[in-house]
Amino acid sequence: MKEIYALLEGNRLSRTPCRIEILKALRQADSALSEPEIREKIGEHFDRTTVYRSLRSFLKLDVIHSIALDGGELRYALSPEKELADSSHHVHFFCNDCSGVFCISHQAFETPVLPDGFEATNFDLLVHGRCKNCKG
Amino acid sequence: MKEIYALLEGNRLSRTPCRIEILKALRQADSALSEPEIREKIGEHFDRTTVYRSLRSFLKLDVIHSIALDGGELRYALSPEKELADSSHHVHFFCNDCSGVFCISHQAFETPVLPDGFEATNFDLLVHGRCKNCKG
DNA sequence: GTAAATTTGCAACATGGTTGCAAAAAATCA
DNA sequence: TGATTTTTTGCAACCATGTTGCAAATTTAC
Repeated sequence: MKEIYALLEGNRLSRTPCRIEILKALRQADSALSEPEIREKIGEHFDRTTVYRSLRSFLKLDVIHSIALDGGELRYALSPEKELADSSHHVHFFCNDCSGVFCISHQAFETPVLPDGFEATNFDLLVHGRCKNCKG
Repeated sequence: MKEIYALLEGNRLSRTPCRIEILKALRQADSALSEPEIREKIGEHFDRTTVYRSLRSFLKLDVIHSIALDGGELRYALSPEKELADSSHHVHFFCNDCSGVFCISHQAFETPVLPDGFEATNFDLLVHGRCKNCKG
């Protein structure tokens, strides 16, 4: 609870029930959540609009980040602590069995060679496969 | 034109005006197109629904592929010829200036090491930066 | 050229996300 | 603490992308 207040305070966001609940939900989840999943977890008594607005604020301040899946579906997850991760290389894992999305932010990878003239700033890698839980 | 007929025939898809126009549009484009962009290029006289259904058929048969951008927006592009590309490693480039999306399918890259228990099947890399045309 | 199979257009719907605005709740400050 | 300012909320309405059901039109196969 303390950490969540700190997150909000550190980003100069007022401490509202909806925001607190969203951050709690994302922290408890072991995988990235869609907006409907978030709303389900925090109870239905918050308006869709409010949730989206909260997410947008979080995204802008990089408190959370979103992952776009193949069909365009978005999942949201807490951003890794700024010091721990390389901000230009993001790795996410999508499990074909359970559809879970896991952040593998601490894993660097070799950057590919690009054709002449292309200038890269950052790299988002989405790995598909089977996760720990589903492999059996 | 011959190639487009061959593409359709090779995938046992009937030769309809809408499908032909979509494939022509995608072949002419130097970057991946959104559905609205496609519809704009092929003229407005095709129904939205029809375009989406054509795209779905193409996707299922891997005639085209889609790329999900950060916000969840989808772009569509012709798939590289099956022989030329490594089907488990896809690289796309998103230009922060012009918002163009370019397929860099021929560029392999080092696959990252994953945490214990994760089993990868394929890798989709989205590189952000500035493209050839926008770099000045 | 005709019959069967496929595709089209339309209308209606679903989902994810945004906007405007008045009411409510936080933060600020005395 | 209470009054004031600022921010956030809920609601209704809206937008965009994509899908479904069904009858009419087009392709294909014979």
